[in-house]
Amino acid sequence: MAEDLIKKADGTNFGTTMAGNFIHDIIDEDIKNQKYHREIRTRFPPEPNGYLHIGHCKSICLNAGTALKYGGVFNLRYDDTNPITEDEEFVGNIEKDVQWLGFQWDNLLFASDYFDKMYECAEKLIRDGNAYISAETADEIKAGRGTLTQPGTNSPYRDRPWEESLQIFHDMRDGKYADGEVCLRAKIDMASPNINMRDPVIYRVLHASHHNTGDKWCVYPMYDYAHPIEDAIEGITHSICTLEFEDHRPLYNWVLEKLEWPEPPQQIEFAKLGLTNTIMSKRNIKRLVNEGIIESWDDPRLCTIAGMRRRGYTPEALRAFCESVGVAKAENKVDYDQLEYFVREDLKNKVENRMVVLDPLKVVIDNYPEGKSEMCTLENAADPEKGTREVSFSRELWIEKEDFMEVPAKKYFRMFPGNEVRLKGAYFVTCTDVVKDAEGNVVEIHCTYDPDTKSGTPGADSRKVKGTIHWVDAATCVDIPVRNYTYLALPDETGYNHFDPNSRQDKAAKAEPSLKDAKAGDRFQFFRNGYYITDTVLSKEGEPVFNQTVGLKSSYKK
RNA sequence: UGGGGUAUCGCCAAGCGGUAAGGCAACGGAUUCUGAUUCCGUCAUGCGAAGGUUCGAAUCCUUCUACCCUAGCCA
Repeated sequence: MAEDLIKKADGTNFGTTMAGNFIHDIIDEDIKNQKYHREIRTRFPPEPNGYLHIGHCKSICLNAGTALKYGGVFNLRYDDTNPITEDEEFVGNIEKDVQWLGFQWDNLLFASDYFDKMYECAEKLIRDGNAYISAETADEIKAGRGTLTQPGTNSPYRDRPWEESLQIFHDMRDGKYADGEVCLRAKIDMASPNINMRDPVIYRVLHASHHNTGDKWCVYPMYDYAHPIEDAIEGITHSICTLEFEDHRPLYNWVLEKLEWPEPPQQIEFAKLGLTNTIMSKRNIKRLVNEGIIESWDDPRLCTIAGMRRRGYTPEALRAFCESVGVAKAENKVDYDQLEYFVREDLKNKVENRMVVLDPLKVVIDNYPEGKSEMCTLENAADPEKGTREVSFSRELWIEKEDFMEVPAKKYFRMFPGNEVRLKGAYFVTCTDVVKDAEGNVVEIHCTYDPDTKSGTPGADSRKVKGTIHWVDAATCVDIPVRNYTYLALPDETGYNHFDPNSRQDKAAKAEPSLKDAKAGDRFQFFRNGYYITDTVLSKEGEPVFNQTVGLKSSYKK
């Protein structure tokens, strides 16, 4: 790995120390036994048929982190053996996401660049009597495969002379057959209890143009056959994949054994990441996009890398999260809270604070002179070293609706009639009166302030007050558009997950003037009761829209 | 139903025959110009179940049970 990345790895998370990494135990053992006469090599092999998500992030951390830990090599390889599902659009975005996450590959590769080699290997298999051309239909192959409990039956083409198979294989490549007319099958064992070993199809005829090889090929290798060869060509030592490929491992090994590949790579499986309250599978994300439920793959509610980037999550936070969840073989569903914790943890001292009133309620300070205005000093972040800023204060303000209760609940210590509270960075203020509309809703609050209690002045703390609330000066504040997303995703009647249609609400919030100049990608923490992750300025059309954090909870308990 | 996996606190997850790490969540308490942050503290006589071996078992043996994957010319 690159020198600078190793330096960066010092002190930050790059997947080198994932909890309970049993894979590293295997590698340690292999190194001890000198199993490989080359350095440790891993790869991340996405199929370019969608965007990367947090689950891929775990895999990248694992693979890249492993290479980093052992001073080995990490390849980014597109597993592009199926031209009909893949698209150029995804290729560039995958690279962008991997880099954004902070990883650098040693080699950027395409499985499709190995098509010639794969074809030659198939010829060898045929010549050695380990593969044959079948002219069965897909249905016939399916029928002959047997079931979970019943063995399959041999294909009528199983014992055809290898010369004949080879000739047809060449004719396949030369376009003399239509899709599905013939295929190449590995000759293994139709009675194997492992269905993957019942003469799997390893090459198919497919007249489709490929994003990389164009129209050069009309035969394409199947995953089970192609993948071990891809790994072997690159000298991968440890081919790390997810649990559902466990049953394919015997086939993976069979291919390399029949090809007589020296020091073949080994496949190791781990459990993919499960996360609560979100849609993770490509299939379902695709469905959300196709059905117009969300606008695109970078929708901030999604756990795609692009979506989370837009949401304001940082690479550091995502890496730290992935390290924290560990690597194991048990099915898992990690609490979304755990992800948010690492985001908060990373962001809390990185971003500046701003006062924003999301749900405004007017406050008039009756004993504050009309027309007067003064400046108050506030810190920019939890860390005072980050500097201060000035905000204006005057007779009329906005506060958060939930920071006032006409009839206070037990243990409520924000504003209510007769109660004195601190306005963050400004004065002590006491509610004296409430104005209601015809329906009895509180629409305005009247207060008096104590001129001797201004923050930062002597005596400002002469008496204690239990509540401090945020506010914004009505005279100078700006309206900002806020989009409130929640990550709520519940199973619907059909068994799919979907986003709650009510989960997105736009509102005009009142903010400090400084937020008027916010740009897309800027991150802030909004002063607020309860706790928060952070709030990001989203933008697609150049017009800033503030993202109200999901998972926002009020710590106030009744 | 065959084969392959997995079962340790609400959620992740260490542990690999010597008497249950850690993180998230939760709950106490201290500090606090936001009920956040920070800081202290609590949180499995128990490791899917039942037997057995052993001075000693989450770890070894036996038998169960539950869940996941698997019958694409997808990856």
